[in-house]
Amino acid sequence: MSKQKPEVLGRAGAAECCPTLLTAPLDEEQAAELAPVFKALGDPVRLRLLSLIASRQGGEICVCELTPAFDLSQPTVSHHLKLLRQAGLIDCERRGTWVYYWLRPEMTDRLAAILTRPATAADTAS
Amino acid sequence: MSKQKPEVLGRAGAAECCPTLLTAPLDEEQAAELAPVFKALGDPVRLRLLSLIASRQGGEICVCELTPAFDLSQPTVSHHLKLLRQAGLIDCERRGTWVYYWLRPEMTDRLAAILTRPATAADTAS
DNA sequence: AGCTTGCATCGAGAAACGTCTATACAGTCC
DNA sequence: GGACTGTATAGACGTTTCTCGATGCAAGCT
Repeated sequence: MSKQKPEVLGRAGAAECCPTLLTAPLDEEQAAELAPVFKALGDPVRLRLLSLIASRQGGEICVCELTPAFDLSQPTVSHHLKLLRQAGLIDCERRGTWVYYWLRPEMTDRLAAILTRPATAADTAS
Repeated sequence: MSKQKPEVLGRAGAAECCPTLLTAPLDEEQAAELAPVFKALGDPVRLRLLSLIASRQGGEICVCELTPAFDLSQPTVSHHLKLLRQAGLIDCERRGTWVYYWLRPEMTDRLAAILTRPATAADTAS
């Protein structure tokens, strides 16, 4: 008799499908899907890029603002942006001469949910 | 009594000290410190390992249970465990013949906090 | 002591990654 | 149209990563 919980996916709404890394073993498929996203975050340059993009809560930031923020060549920054985009963490749009990037919060929300464990396990119990 | 105490530094509290990737630009030092942790998560094998370890809420799991769960050689699994440990995500202890690993929730909590944004951005705005 | 088992470390080879320069493409302005 | 600016792609090269087999070390057993 397993204690069924009605709808414990409280704040972890995004996690409905993927009960969090921390509570149940991840199957191979989920791991294969998730790993590239974490890998995209596994580089200091990309972390800073994402951070620069995301903290623009207004929404978007122009590449022309991002590139000079790093001691790297323009193609290198462009490459990192591409990886972040392929990971589903950001998206972009060309608008005239410039290209603007913005965060895709669905993905960061999902990661956060996956890394969040039922805070107080005692809370859901009883 | 389902009401939480105010000092629930579960996910919100932790986010206060480390302003989260998503609200303020990360400086180089923070990025350099954080990236290796995400990098450690950026591999499907390590994600599954961490998941296997973490879902043992009781606490620990023996390496002898982890190794056969993968289609990999024993040294390879050992290598991945080492990386997870170096990232601060898990810790281990030898007990007689066997070695046991367990999760370090401080680290996953920290990552979750960093990826969690102030839910309602309008809320923090005055 | 010597054997056996569980796990870590070593060294090597193939693949992936981060960075660069050179170049191509998309728009704008004259 | 032609020149110029902003961004992406291509190709190259050194470094890191993932995996393996071989080996080493620690602990228990006979």
